[in-house]
Amino acid sequence: MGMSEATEQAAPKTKRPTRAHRREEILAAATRVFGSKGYHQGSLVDVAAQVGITHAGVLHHFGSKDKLLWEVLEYRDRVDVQHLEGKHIPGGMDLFRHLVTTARLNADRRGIVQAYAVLTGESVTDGHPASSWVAHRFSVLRGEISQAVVELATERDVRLPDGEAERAAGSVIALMDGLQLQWLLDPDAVDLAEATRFAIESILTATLGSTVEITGS
Amino acid sequence: MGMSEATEQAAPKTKRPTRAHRREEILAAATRVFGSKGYHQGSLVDVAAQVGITHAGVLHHFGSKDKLLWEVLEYRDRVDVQHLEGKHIPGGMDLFRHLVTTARLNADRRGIVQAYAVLTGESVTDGHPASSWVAHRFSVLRGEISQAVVELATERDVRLPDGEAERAAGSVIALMDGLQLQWLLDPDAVDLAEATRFAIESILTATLGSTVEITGS
DNA sequence: CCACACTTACTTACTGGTTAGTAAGCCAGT
DNA sequence: ACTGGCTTACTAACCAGTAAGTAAGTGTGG
Repeated sequence: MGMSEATEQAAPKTKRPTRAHRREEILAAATRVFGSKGYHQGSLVDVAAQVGITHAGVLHHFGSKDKLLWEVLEYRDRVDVQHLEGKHIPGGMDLFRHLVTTARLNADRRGIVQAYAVLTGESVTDGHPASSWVAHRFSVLRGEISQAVVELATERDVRLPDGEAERAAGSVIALMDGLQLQWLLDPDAVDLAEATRFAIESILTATLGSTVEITGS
Repeated sequence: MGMSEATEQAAPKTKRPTRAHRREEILAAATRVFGSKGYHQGSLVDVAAQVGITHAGVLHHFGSKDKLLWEVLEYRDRVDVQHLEGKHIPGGMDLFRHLVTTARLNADRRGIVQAYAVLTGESVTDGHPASSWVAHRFSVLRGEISQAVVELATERDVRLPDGEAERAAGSVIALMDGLQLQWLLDPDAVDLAEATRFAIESILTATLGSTVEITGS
């Protein structure tokens, strides 16, 4: 086996970072900045300083602050599912296991949770550039989760009242977002993973009419 | 709201609005502005314009933008409980009835819900002036709600596992906050009152081990 | 193997805008 | 006459975005 496992351009000392690499650096920095200061309050100068360039350099790569935000949001999505081997969001009980696992991982990724919470909160302001992204994201998640609920109900021969799966899905999402908020403000008061597991189990148990347990993944 | 220049509380001789009245006007305006634009993005000029004065006039009354925010938060608390005759937060099942009632009322008070959501989200940014207020608020709410859970459990002779009441309380709060967010971004996708009732019932049912129904108030 | 053309990744400098906060003065009402 | 409520005028800071220039690469033809 060779000792060079790097897939990058090999031997020559890269004086200049590649475009792709630099963009990733900036995205990571922007995630930190928007997470810790918010979108409006976090400036391009802040972002640029973190990668050692000027704010005009950031604009060279991303065109505008709005576009940078968009890419940050997509970047978060990529990071969010990168621990899944299958790269595919699972269904049925596996989906809920995945949600709890994500919560457990998130407890060690404060920055990204904070960015998500801040941007989601900010997005309900008038004309915010992230609002449609967040709304769309909620909509997709509600669809996926409610389908998983239907799957579980079918498995257990439970007939759900009309709209019950959607209500449960919305509740699960709300739960996770709300718990993250409380955890961010007081990490000692809330055990993110445990609280998430408890709450999702509660929703599922009440919805399906029989005890549901989410076993460790 | 719209009590205009007819401000005679006892003495009808005042043409100029009283200090207290003017401050209330500004607080209401600030709630709207911070709600629709956020704290950082919402400016004193915006607030001042809504009451027909300049931003320096606002500073005359409140000293600084931070102090204005603090008073806005307290103002919200006052509005929030003003529909309670007893002015006292109830316990046991009445507490949960109150929460659902509040959700139903909130569906017609978008502005105040938005202000709360925006400020709560913003508050997790570093050094935000509202963060301690929000953290304290969460802490108080968790205490009140978990006590109500304990009361219900005692009523029904249910022995709760350690920390279960607190977990349930945190879940209920998370639920309400998260649902508000989804509702703000897409009011048609979520029925705020109905979803809140459903979700709280689910948590209580799962926690107490027997069906819980929250009847109309 | 090198020279020239071109591209990339920035920087510096600036524009036009917005911000919170301050200071001083005007004026109505008591 | 004096106080409280406000305005006008200003400051100093900060912002996103643009323009133009520069240095360091890359590709290509000879």
